[in-house]
Amino acid sequence: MARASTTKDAFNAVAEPRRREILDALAGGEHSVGELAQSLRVAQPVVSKHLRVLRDVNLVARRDQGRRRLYRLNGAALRPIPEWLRRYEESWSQAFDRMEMVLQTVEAQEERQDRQGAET
Amino acid sequence: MARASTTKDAFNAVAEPRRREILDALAGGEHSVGELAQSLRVAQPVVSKHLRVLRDVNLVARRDQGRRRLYRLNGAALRPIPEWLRRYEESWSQAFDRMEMVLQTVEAQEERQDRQGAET
DNA sequence: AGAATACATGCCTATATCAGCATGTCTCAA
DNA sequence: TTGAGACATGCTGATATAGGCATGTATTCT
Repeated sequence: MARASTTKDAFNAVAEPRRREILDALAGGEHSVGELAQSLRVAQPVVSKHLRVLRDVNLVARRDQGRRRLYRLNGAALRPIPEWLRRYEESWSQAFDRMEMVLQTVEAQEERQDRQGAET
Repeated sequence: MARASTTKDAFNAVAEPRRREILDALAGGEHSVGELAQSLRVAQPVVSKHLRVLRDVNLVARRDQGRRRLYRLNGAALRPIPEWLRRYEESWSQAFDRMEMVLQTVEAQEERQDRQGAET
C-alpha cells in the first residue's frame, strides 16, 4: 500500500508545505488563484491542485466572482489537529517539568557557588 | 516530483494514521517494539519502520534493554505543529486556549534557559 | 555452543502523489 | 462574434512511500 490519500483528512492536507503556505496566505483574507500563484511564485495549475485538495478536506471554501475564483480559509476544519495534540500537552508539561528541574538544579549550584565565593 | 519526504518534519510524520497510533500508545509510557506491534495488531517490521520515521524526526527516543528496544515519546518535537496552528487560533478559539497557554509556558521556560545559557 | 527471541533492514509490488505541459470551459472585453 | 483572461483537469514522468516477506544481527536461554 502507498501512503494514505492526501484528500483524506486535515493532517495529510497540511503535511504539504506548499499547502500550508496557501493556507497562510488565505489567513490574510480571500484570494484568487492567480493572486496565490503569484505570491507563492508557483504555476497556476499547481495552486489549483493544492486548492482542490484543501477544498476536499474543507479547509478552504470557494466563491465565484466573474471569471475568477476566490478562495477563503475555513480554519475550523483544522480542529482535528489541535484536538489530537491536546493529548500531548502533558508531554510538553513533562518536558517543561524536566527543564524546570534542571533549572532549579543549576540555580541551586549557582547559589552554592555564590555563597562559596562570598565566603572566601 | 513526489511528495516531500516523510522523514522531513513532524507534520509529515504525523500525517500517517498508524504513526499517530504509535505515538498515542507511547503517550502512555515506554514500550517495546513487540508490545506496540501487538497492541496495534500490525506486523513487527511495520512498527519498526514507523518508529524509524518517528525517530528520524525526533518524535521518539530509543533505549536498549537487553534484546528489546524501548521507545518513548518526545512530545516536544511536536511543537512546530501547534506553533503553526497558532495562526489559526481564532478559527476555533476555545479549544485552543489551553494549548496556547502550554505553548507560552514552554516558550517562557526556554527563554529563561537561553538567558541562563548566555550568562555562562 | 546452539537455539530462540527481539528487532532493524533490504527487496518488491501497488499506489499515490507533485509538478510540468497541454487543453477544455466559462466569462469579460472589443 | 472573436479573442483574451482565469481556472480546473487530464496526462505524464520521477519519486516516495506502506506493508508483506525474508534475512541479518545482537542478546538471552538451555
